[in-house]
Amino acid sequence: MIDVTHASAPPARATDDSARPKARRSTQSWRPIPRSRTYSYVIDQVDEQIVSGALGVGDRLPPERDLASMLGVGRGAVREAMRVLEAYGVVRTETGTERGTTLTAMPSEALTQILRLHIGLANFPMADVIEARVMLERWSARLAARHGSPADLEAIATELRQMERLAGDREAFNEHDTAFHVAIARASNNRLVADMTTAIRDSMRSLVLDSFHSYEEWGGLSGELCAQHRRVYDAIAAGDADAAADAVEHHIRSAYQTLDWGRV
Amino acid sequence: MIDVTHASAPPARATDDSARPKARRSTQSWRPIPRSRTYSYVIDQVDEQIVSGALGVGDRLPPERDLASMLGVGRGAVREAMRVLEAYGVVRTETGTERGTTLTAMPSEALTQILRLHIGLANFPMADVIEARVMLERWSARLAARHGSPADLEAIATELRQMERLAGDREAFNEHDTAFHVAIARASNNRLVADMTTAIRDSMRSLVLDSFHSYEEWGGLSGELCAQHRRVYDAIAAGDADAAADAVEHHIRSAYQTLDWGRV
DNA sequence: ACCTTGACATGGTAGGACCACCTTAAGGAG
DNA sequence: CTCCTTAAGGTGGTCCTACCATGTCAAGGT
Repeated sequence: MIDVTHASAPPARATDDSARPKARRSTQSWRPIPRSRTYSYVIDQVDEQIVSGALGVGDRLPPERDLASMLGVGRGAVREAMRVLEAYGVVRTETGTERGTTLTAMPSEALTQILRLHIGLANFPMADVIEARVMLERWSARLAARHGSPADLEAIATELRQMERLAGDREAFNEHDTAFHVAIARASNNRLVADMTTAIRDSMRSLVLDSFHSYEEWGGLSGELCAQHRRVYDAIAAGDADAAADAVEHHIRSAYQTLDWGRV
Repeated sequence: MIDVTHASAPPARATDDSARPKARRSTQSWRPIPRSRTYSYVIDQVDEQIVSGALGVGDRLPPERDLASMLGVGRGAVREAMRVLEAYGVVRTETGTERGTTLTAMPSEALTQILRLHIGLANFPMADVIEARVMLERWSARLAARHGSPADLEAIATELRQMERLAGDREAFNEHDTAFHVAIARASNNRLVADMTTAIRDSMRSLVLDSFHSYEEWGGLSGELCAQHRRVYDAIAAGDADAAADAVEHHIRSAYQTLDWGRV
């Protein structure tokens, strides 16, 4: 009765023990059923290899077929695991040159995707997103003003200059606008905050661009935005954390009102 | 030469146009290869159905086989898309009762998973995580003090009482500790901030529990933690936003130092 | 009216068979 | 000997078929 068809002994699923990392069977209400599926078993194995140090960023995972036979699972399970790990920004799988699945560490891409999806699906009210952005960028600007290295400042300044130079091209402007905020986030010297900041700004990229395109008086808007950005940069360069935080908050809220995102 | 074997006209991949939502071929460095894979085509289709309003939270997607034949792709592609959407917290697929894949909106679960994975993989320095937590929870506490409804306050108070009552059980204590912070986040009335707060606190759950277990003088620690939590609650209940923010920051930093997470 | 039971639906999994693309090495042309 | 051409192999991408496990639901008997 117990799976006689397979002589090759499938993973056996560890008898439901240690299968799921989060047991949590305490006072909380019952978890539905954490029935491990095979692909999560594969994920756990890969995870273990990484945590144990056997695999590091940049290393290549074994080919899907090998991994499947090594773990005693089907290739489909391995592929599903790869898709999930890819969605989480843990691996990147490429075909063609440098083919194979390589370990990466790109949490910001994954965060961006999640936020973009859920914002698009209207699972987050836009007002909440704006508020979160204010929080994150205030913090980023504050840290950047305090800990930003000269190289960080230069990166921010470069984006600012590009923005001013390409003010005519809405799309290019938007790119450098995004890059400007991302540069500030990077200057904060806190990768998690930077990644979250990047994710939120990045997930609104297309929304911002749409607003840019549907805005009549582009010349005035872009000039005003440049001025606001410059005020932010000046405060950061001067090391004035409070002024930087206030300037960036004013910039975000002002843009929010001007572009009329209440309806989105 | 062009896929003669399939008379049934595979998705045709939209000639690489509009396949990927993020074109971004401006001044940024070249994207490696945005080669759409079939599963992302499936994701786009589902996404479109949701955005257009044809599908809403709680609805069931067609069975995998039907979806595959409707889209003219293989079942494997559909399954990979489902795994990714599941990883993003957009759908949940269950076997057994109420079987099928249903639309959900659980961004916080997805965020938690991502953060947990990348923290476990040491892609984020613990100091950065702590700093981000301080930022988020200061904000949450501030908003909770200002906008928290009586029901929100009661939820926070309940967790506080449970924590004090079950102080002997490290695991139960940790559960209610987590729930306490989550309740504050929910009281902030900002879903995105709440979800990020929840994700970070939740992703550290097992780390916190380990620290609890390896800490010798549990009695003193739990008492101190309860006192700190109570100060946070009192400030929120009193509507004193600044005091609440300071209290929660002091609590987090103090716990961080006491449990010696510098090494993690 | 109440079980029993079997058909059906649906996700989970394995395995096989291709394809497209790239790398590599073998082998012939100069 | 060098260089180009070409064949073989590796690897992910995709589809298909078959089967299993588990649940629903209706037909039928008790």
